[in-house]
Amino acid sequence: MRWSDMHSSRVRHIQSILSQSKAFGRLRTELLEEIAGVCELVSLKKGDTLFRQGDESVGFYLVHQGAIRLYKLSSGGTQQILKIFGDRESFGEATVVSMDRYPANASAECDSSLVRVDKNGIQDISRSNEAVRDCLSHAIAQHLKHLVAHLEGRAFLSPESRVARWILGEGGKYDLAKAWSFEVRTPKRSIAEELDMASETFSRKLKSLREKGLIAVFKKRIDVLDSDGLREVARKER
Amino acid sequence: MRWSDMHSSRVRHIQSILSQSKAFGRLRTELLEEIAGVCELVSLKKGDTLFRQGDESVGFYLVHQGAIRLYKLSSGGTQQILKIFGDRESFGEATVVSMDRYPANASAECDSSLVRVDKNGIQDISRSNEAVRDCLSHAIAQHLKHLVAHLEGRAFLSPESRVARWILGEGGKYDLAKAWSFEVRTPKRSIAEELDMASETFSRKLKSLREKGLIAVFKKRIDVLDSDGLREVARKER
DNA sequence: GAGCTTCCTTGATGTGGGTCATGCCTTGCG
DNA sequence: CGCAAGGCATGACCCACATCAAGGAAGCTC
Repeated sequence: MRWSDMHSSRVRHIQSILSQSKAFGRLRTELLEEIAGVCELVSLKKGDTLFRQGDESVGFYLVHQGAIRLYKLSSGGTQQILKIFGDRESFGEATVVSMDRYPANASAECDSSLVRVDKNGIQDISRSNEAVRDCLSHAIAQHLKHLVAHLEGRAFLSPESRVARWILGEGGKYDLAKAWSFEVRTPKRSIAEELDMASETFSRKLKSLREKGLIAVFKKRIDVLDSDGLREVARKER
Repeated sequence: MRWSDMHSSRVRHIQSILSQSKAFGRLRTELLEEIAGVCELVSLKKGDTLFRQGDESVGFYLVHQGAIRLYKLSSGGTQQILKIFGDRESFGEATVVSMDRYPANASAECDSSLVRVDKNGIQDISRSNEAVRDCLSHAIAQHLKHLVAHLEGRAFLSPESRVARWILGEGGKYDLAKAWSFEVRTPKRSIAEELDMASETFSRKLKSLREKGLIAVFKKRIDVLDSDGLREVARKER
């Protein structure tokens, strides 16, 4: 296989990933191809660090498959999760548009494959192309909105509501049904972390939901018995 | 006085306000004049609402004099302050660049005068001018950073550290000196809210800093006596 | 200047959830 | 099979902060 073939197949592959992206999927094919030209594929093993807060930006990232945890670390070592990005989501756009350093840490929750969009490359493209700029701006605005919502959740909702919300979100796909069940794949302690409470508290809140007859828990399986009641709890403020 | 005179004096006035802005002050004079052409002056009495979450965006705002509270309201009525913007700061840029609705409420902490930069007007200007776009992007990125820092502060720092940080930030301009003083213009209760604690707690933390000899408080004036000691406290985690 | 209102401070009290400690159950390994 | 290690649940405790309540200082109006 000649180099140009390899090259073009690589570009085509990246282009197809880009085309599925939530933020950039709607761009014209030629544009996607142009962007694909300034991209690289990145593979991470579970636990690998993609970048650290303070690192100089080399571009932004698009999750192809996997999950990336974006989080801040205090000097004492405690971490605060900003968001876990899943398939087709992108992050770090703000660093190509105005910051020069990543403001948080990013690491892989599980084996993941990403596309890195080169900072200088995308800057050049966006300079001359309004549609690309709009996509970047829109993505950044989404991140702003998410952060506000995150803050809101912490401020307004009790731990129990947050747990209820998490359960509802976890089965969002089946939300037609009044009852369903699912299994958690990660250690419960990391779910607790994500919900910003001690793992003991998470345990106790599950218990209290159990005692209210809203859910049943058996090991890693959670059965939702009364999704309406759960929604009720999820609404409750602090 | 002819209309054109009035007009040009108004534009000159707005232009001079723009030129003092943190985000846009560095733009070339001709650009500022062009932007001033799509601006309006807005005066608010203390407590007046500028916009509500969900309102359609008519542009972004620059604080000339005063203070504007940006906050979310829960269905139960409790509010979560995102930030209080003071002189020379601007907010709402994201709504001209990508959102169409304001994501939060804004109201005046005290009598305030603002400049409204018209949404369509600035969009037209920014489309053809990269420097303006850069300013907008930079401003939005600043807001992102602020939100992350806000979240971080809540997660990592004790109330006392947050107060110490606030004091240090409030006098950031004089940070060469070991000691300085400043006056708070807004009610202390709203500062407490911004720092995400009850106003009583804010009082008590000021007291404890006073008792440590780090600051002195007289009415609305706060004297910083030992900025290094204050920095020490600001570092302390939960 | 009397009488409001608003803001701040300080004290008293209560409680949610963090922390520590224990023990069970599972899993893995020799 | 037995032992060690880790994840999870539950109990006991405690403390920082919110909440409630009261008083004082300053500013406003009439």
